[in-house]
Amino acid sequence: MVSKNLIHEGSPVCQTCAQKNASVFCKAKVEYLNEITGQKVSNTFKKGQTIFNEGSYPFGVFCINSGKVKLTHLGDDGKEQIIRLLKGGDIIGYRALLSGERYSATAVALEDTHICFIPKELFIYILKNDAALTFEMMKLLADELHKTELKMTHLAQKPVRERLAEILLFIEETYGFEEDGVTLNVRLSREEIANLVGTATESTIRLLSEFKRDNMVELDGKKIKIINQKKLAKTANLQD
Amino acid sequence: MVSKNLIHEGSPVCQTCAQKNASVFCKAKVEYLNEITGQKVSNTFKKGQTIFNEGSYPFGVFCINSGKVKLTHLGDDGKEQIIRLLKGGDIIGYRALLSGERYSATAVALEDTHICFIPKELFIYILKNDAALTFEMMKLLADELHKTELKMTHLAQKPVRERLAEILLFIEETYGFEEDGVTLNVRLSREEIANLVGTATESTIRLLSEFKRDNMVELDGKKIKIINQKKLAKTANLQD
DNA sequence: GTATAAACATGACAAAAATCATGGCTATGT
DNA sequence: ACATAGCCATGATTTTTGTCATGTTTATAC
Repeated sequence: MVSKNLIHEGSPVCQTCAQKNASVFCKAKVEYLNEITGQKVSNTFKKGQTIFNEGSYPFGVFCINSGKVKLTHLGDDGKEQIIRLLKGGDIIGYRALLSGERYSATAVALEDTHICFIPKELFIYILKNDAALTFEMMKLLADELHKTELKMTHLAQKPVRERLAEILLFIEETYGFEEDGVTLNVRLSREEIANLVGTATESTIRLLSEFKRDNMVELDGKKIKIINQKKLAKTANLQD
Repeated sequence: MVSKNLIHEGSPVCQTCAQKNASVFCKAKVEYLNEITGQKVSNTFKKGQTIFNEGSYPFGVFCINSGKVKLTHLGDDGKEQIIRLLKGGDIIGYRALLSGERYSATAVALEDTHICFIPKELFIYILKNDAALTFEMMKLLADELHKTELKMTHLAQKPVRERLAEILLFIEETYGFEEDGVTLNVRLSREEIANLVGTATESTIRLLSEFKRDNMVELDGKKIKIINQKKLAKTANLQD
């Protein structure tokens, strides 16, 4: 017997999707949700697998059902810059689709991830007919733009130490903690953290050690525990 | 006798606006254009005047008729970061309006600038009724997001020298040249250039002197001439 | 025109961060 | 269990960049 609650068996149904309330996408009218359920393709990506590649053409939009994804740019000298971290309920690949360009970023699964693919034609069709959803998409883009502008300013003005502290808090905000309430609920390599912060891997390692020495974090391999969030926030020197 | 071609006398008419083809805004349906023409308020901002301030509430959207505007963030330590440069045909203030937040940036006129103000209610009303315009807005946001993500990556990965060269080319792309075909068509202080590049003013001054020594630019007060664009592009080390 | 402030320029120095080098640790596959 | 590669860690060093100080030039206001 196949339970419809086991979302990983077969293709999830949008109307009963666990992410329904988290996703812009699933604020579409019921009729369109049905259409999406019918046409979408569900897929599993193993940790490390690429969902789409910078430079290739978008054929649709991806809606993350469960799992974690990083969106990265390849810098001119080949260094990776992580521009977004995503989770269940988030959609990816819409930016390029809307601009009518090739992907400007690469999406890679940070852990085993279930993703639904909605074909371009359907996506555009729904947008053209569902004003409320289009409005939500616009808001999403506006929010994303705002966040990116803030990151830009911080990259330009804040020292690496502050940026690292900020990124740790950002990871917490995005993925939260494990059951223990202190361990960040994601495994990132030091290099990946560096690529979020925009610095050299060694600098990240060194600063993490300092943060540990100053009792702000605890380190256990890729596990990072936030044990003094207040101090970390102060280190980040955030005003907003 | 008042000529309707003298756009600075009274309020310009959208349908005959010189920027009609440059602006997303003016791709709206004719009926809405008429509505905008009726309800908008036209204004002149002198060089240095603030159009709106970070932290205050948006009551509408601004459409630049002529002139130049900088959009800036105030960093946590009070340093200004220029996040966008705008010109005739561009609209500003839409980001906060769509997100339903206060302005996250300050807009200041870089020279005498004519701007039309479209009230929030009208703007939203039109968006809700003109799917094509909403789609254009979405595209605009998507493009802006892309540009900002690129800037972010470059800030994170490129040395100041490359970023300055890139910014000079960006200014050229945005505002073009004067009649002589080499002088950048905008007057920016060294500090403003530094705030675009994301570096200290002194570094900008020093590097500009180097660029001059290396025959890439000529400097005459705030006038900057690009005399070797190719070399400048090479210095910028651009791949995209 | 002259005073005054602002912007520009440059040198000296300090701080921050990247790079290079080396060694140990830890996963992964056989 | 063991080899191997990749990741983590740390020290030494260099490079880059920012800061401070000081003088000059250029606008701006009276």
